[in-house]
Amino acid sequence: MATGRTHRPATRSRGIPEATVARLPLYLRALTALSERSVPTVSSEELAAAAGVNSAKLRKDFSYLGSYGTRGVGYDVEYLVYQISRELGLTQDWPVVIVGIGNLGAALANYGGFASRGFRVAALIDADPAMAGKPVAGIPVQHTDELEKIIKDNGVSIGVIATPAGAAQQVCDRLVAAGVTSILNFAPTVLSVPDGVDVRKVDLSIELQILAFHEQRKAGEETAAGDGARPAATPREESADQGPDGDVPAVMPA
Amino acid sequence: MATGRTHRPATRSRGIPEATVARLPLYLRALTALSERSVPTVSSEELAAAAGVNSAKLRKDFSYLGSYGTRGVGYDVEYLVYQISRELGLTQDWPVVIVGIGNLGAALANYGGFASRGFRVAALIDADPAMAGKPVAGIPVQHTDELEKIIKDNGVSIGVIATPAGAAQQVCDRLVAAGVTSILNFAPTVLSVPDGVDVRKVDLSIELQILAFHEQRKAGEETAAGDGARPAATPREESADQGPDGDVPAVMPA
DNA sequence: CTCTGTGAAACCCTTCACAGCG
DNA sequence: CGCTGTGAAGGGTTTCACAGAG
Repeated sequence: MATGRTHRPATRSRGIPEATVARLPLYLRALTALSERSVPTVSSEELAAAAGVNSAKLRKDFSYLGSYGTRGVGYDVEYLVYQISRELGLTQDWPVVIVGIGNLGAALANYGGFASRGFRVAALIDADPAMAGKPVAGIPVQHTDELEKIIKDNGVSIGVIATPAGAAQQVCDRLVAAGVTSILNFAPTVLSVPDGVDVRKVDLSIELQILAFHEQRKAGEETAAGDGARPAATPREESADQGPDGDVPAVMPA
Repeated sequence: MATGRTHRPATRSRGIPEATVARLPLYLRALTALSERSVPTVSSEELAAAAGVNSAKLRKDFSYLGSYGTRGVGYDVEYLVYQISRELGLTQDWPVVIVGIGNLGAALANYGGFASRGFRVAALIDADPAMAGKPVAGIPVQHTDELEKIIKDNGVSIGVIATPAGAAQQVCDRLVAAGVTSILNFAPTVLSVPDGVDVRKVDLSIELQILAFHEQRKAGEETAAGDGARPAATPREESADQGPDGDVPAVMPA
């Protein structure tokens, strides 16, 4: 499903749009911050600003989850945190393995936001025998030979690939064969996976290239249009809507 | 879109859709691989498969760039590599600074794909005085105090933020004030920036949460529907199209 | 006859604007 | 009266399907 689609009414009656799913983590983060400051309720306007989207979008998104707000008041922070967590499946624990413990893999292993909120690094795996046994972020690295056993013993369904591009597809195949059905790929390659397996990719150089495209445009415009002072004298910034958000889903049905 | 918008016809007459821009780097990577294997031409079908999209989409994307193919034959690999590079602004060199040299920042500094293809790490910046002078990936780390000077001396317009969440907005403000107009944000926060500044974010925990959402669905469906064989009896799934692609742009105009 | 380039249809997502609950 | 929830309108993106260049 990834895409779900109109096939059968998909799971139950709620077909949450992918674009909405991609924003739920953003709302959750903003709500968690409010929760920590003991703020009891928020309006769609305030929460939207904190999450970097506009309020209409936020209300529409929440409408897919149900009617969790109170008209004239706003949303109960704690209640929403719970509802969104549940919707995202974060009320359960997801064991994750990271394959490829180079610079990036190690950084990921050390990343705090990882462990928090539902995810637990079950194992670190690397092909280099010299790495075996060495602890990274307090977890001993295991050799690739153990991959299948680790996946099965820990019931891992989510794998993170941080290997060089050349090894990614092979690692991916082994992960999938061992039972992993969701993969977060940091290697700069297109992975092919069977139906039913979701892949999301994070690609640094692609992001930079997209920025370069826009940067180039700006440079071109300067010459063409105005100029003079700073291009952007503007700062108005309406604040709100912004954010990098943008990502539309990407999980593909494979 | 993000940028541009209908304001003025935007730059020139070609308004390349954001979704297309986001895929150009993918095509470029696939083409580069073909180029290295000295493949002279490719059909839309082959190239699409290599990039993980479907051929109709690829042809439509290329149609925004112009008519670079030959009917009955396909596309000339070298020529396309050049055209896409130019369109993305990769024929020029983009100096980039990375701020926050922790685990992640160091991993980014060491990332090869970074240096290649148009980007050059002009400086590494960190707030920790103890880091100053220490070389990371062969580049000595400089203290945050130097930030403005570094940006100006090197003509940097693209900045990468890899600091803890708490420091990100402040670093962002300084980068922007110093002249940076494109930011790639790895810190888990929503940044606010003035008009004219593009921000893209890469957020690990968000990606994982999206995967968890789908993972949860799969688990639920198993119980509910069919079972037996493969859960997905469904999908039309035509194979091809795949890939993580998905990303819709995200650069917002601030 | 093959494979590109592209109108047109179909979809999905966002934005608008307001009915109506509290 | 404020703020949510939501039909309806408006864009943008993807897919279809085919005209037509080579």
